[in-house]
Amino acid sequence: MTLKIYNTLKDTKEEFETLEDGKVKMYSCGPTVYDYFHIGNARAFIVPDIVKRYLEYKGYEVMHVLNFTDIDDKMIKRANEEGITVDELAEKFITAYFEDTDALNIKRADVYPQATEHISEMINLVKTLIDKGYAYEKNGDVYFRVDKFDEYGKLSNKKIEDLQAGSRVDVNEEKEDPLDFTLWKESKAGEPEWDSPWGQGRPGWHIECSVMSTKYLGEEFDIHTGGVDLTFPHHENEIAQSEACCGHEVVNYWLHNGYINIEGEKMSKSLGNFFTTRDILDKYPAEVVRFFLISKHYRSPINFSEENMKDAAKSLERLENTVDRVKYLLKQDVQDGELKGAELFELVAEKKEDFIAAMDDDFNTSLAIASLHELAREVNKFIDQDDFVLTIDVKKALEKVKETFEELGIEVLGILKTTEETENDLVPDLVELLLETRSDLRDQGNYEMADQIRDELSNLGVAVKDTPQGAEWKIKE
RNA sequence: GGUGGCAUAGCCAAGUUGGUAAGGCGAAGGACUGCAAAUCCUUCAUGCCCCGGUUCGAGUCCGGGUGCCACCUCCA
Repeated sequence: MTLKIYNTLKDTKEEFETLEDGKVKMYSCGPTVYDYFHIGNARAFIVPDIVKRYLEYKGYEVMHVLNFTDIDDKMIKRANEEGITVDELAEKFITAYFEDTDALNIKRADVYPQATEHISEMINLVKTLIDKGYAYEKNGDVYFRVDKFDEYGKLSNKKIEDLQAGSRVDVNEEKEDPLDFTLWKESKAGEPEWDSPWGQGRPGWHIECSVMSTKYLGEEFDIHTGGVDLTFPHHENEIAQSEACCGHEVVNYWLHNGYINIEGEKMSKSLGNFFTTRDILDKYPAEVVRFFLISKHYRSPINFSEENMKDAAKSLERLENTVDRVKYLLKQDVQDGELKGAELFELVAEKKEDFIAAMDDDFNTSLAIASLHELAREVNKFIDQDDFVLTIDVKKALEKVKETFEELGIEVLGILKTTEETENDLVPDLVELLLETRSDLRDQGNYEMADQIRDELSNLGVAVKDTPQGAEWKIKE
């Protein structure tokens, strides 16, 4: 089984090969920490999370770097509005970033570099670019000479002539060419600023990623992720800077995730359909949000809507119900009988293979989830068969089912809840006691009382359902 | 104008090197149940935007249309 990844640079799916055996180096464009991140950002953070989890599942050791942009126009503007420093603003929203990504069960990266901590390296890179003739200084600003970099446009398939023809780029008298982009920007009064050979100023946006990616991952690394909209100009410029400096390609695989629309429309503040991830987590359980975000292939646009969230919740619930049934059975005593679990073992192996094949095909989470649904249905069917008996052999097979759901659903996709075994046995014991009483009441035909117990338990957060083997219960969300 | 992408059942959505349409939601009927919940069974695309072409065979390739979206400007 080989993993294939769609590489924006080549516009095709390629077999994934790492630079170093068994190790993957990955860089993700992180947030500008001037506000709570929005639901679209959430996808850009979940996509690399899925990539990382799956690579780790396949046995790779993954080194993941995700940056925080903590200095730019938006940062300065917002800090001024709130009457705090840019540093304070950054700190506040970095904390918020971790709260929200933790809620979404996104694994932490290995390094979270911040732009302002790498100013001297950025200055050095700019100097090198000037020395090599790829950049020039003009009145305290430094620009990248796009024309000088022959391969400019190779990531986004743009031709320099086309860009110039349809140019909507700001006219800037200082630039030799309107396409040239800023590497270093002279500061205005009151703005955060750093010393540089070109006077007081601050870095341009693109330069930080060139510096921080190569600093932590080396001059060549495996994967770079980001949203589609970053393809141009951000990543195109990053390539120009890094390659002009190094003289060779830096990134092997460029991954770009698709956009999120809201009720079919582009999310924007002017349309009033702008949602932070925080807003959404207030409204929906985090697992559902995560499930929704990975229920469609990462490169396709995805539409956020009430109805789609409702569907996602139901779809996820179906998987969880099955896992709960299995867990419940695993707690029961084995019974004598002839029923074998071979069929289940076979089933698990088959669906797991499907799952892996799906993920190997450019992280097709949509298909992968479908294989879990198929597994769930077949397992339910097995449990529901007329002559079902929980023999020791069946129990072993169910144990395997549970392990597989945990391996694929929790470890790889991060959508199912982990089994937090109740440390204290008192609650289960009390519930069992009540259910025994209720069972007696039912035998006596006293359904009124029996239903009352069920209702009261439901109010307390305990869902009860009756099965031929007796009443089952679980703690509700 | 340039570049890239998308168009599959009521809705969401997958479709590997072309081989005879996954999965989810929803709906209907049935089974089970005192009721409920969950679950199981059956049904819901002779067809994948339209028109041509290649092929024994195309959702899948080629050509031409139509519609939608994104990017080209800060943006995940």
